Amino acid sequence: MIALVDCNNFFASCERLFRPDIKNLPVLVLSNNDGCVVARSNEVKELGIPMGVPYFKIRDIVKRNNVQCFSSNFALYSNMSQRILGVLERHAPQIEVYSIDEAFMELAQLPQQDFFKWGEALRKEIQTDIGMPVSVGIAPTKTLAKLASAYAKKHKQTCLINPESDKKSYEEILSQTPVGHIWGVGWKREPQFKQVGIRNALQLANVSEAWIHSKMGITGTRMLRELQGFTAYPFEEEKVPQKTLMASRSFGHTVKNTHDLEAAVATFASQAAYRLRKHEQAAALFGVYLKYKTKDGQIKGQSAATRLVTSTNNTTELVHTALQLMYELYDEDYGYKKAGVFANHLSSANVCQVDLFDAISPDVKEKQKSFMQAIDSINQRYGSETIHIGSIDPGSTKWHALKKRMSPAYTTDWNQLPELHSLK
DNA sequence: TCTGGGGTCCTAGGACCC
DNA sequence: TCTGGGGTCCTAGGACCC
Repeated sequence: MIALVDCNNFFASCERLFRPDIKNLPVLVLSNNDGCVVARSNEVKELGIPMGVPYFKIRDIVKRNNVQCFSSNFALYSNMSQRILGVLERHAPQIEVYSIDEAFMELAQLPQQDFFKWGEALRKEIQTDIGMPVSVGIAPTKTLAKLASAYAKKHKQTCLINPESDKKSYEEILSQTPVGHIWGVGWKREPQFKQVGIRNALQLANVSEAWIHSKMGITGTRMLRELQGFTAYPFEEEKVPQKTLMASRSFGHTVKNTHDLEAAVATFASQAAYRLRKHEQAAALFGVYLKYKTKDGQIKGQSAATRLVTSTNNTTELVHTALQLMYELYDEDYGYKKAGVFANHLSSANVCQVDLFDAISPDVKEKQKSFMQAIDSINQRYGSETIHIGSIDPGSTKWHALKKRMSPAYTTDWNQLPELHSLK
């Protein structure tokens, strides 16, 4: 059996942790640049504010209902995620982290056989220790565990699905699950299923393998088998290395000159290089993406990429490459709205293919490596921009995203620790 | 005026190999 | 006159996830 532990309204719940005064108020969290809604407390959901809606469209309803809005604060969210993971580790030895707010847990090796009791104990411990509300779903496959956790969220207690031992409740829960809520059915498939009369998960679980294959290919066959209780997506404890990486941001203001655009692109390239080093990976293909508005008002995107002679995660090399590509794309007539870099064909930094004709000798490469390590450890200790590449002018802030409603980094910055005042 | 930022997998078709 | 059968790798686009 596999458990899925899913945090309820994760970002919104994180914002509440250090703000008891907003415990009962509607809370929502906005995407980068305060653009659109990415998390909602239950009260916000009840107000009918949908996921992903642009902020300007809901400004009135926010004001009328005293909705508390926050810019996204990833320092806080990732730290809370780590803390919750710490609690999970005490309850089961094997954990697969699926996203910042969800994890699968393998229960096969657990001595405890009363899974409902186990789930309730875990849920209460996370609530007590961290203050985070979570839902626990337990089932023989990941797809069913996802379904169970959604049901658990609705009914506020751990949900167990097992088609073998309790067919009745399996059918009951699946019949109450709208087809669009199944893991793997998105905006495109949902209307297609509804058109042929499939409205809930139970109906989908009873179609033939040939039929689903004709509609969705191998992905559909897997989904069907998972719904029926047969594993198609096995539990994966070991972290598989990433295959691609991206660092991009929408700008707070339109950027026209190369100075600001350079600062932005160099920042993204540095971030990408740092993330590569952190995962001990190197990129063989590196590219730049720019989004802009033309003179006649059209929004367009352009990208350029280049194959690197030798895979690398060196900041100076990647920034240099990125700026070259940026200048290839740059047009002074455009107003730039967003930029980003991407790294593809990633491989382990330790087993990199070397190039016979590479101009940089192995001992210079070694020196560059220690140089990067030195920078990383200084930046880790004193803040991420303590040492940065020259093209990043810290005074160039025009491109910085708008974050007007950011909460403090309560748990990751000494200067932003919450203060307690005695009422004496 | 104002709409995020990451990822994964699958499929089809082209180019190429023996 | 008749023209096979088996592969790989790459890319773009679609669909999905959080």
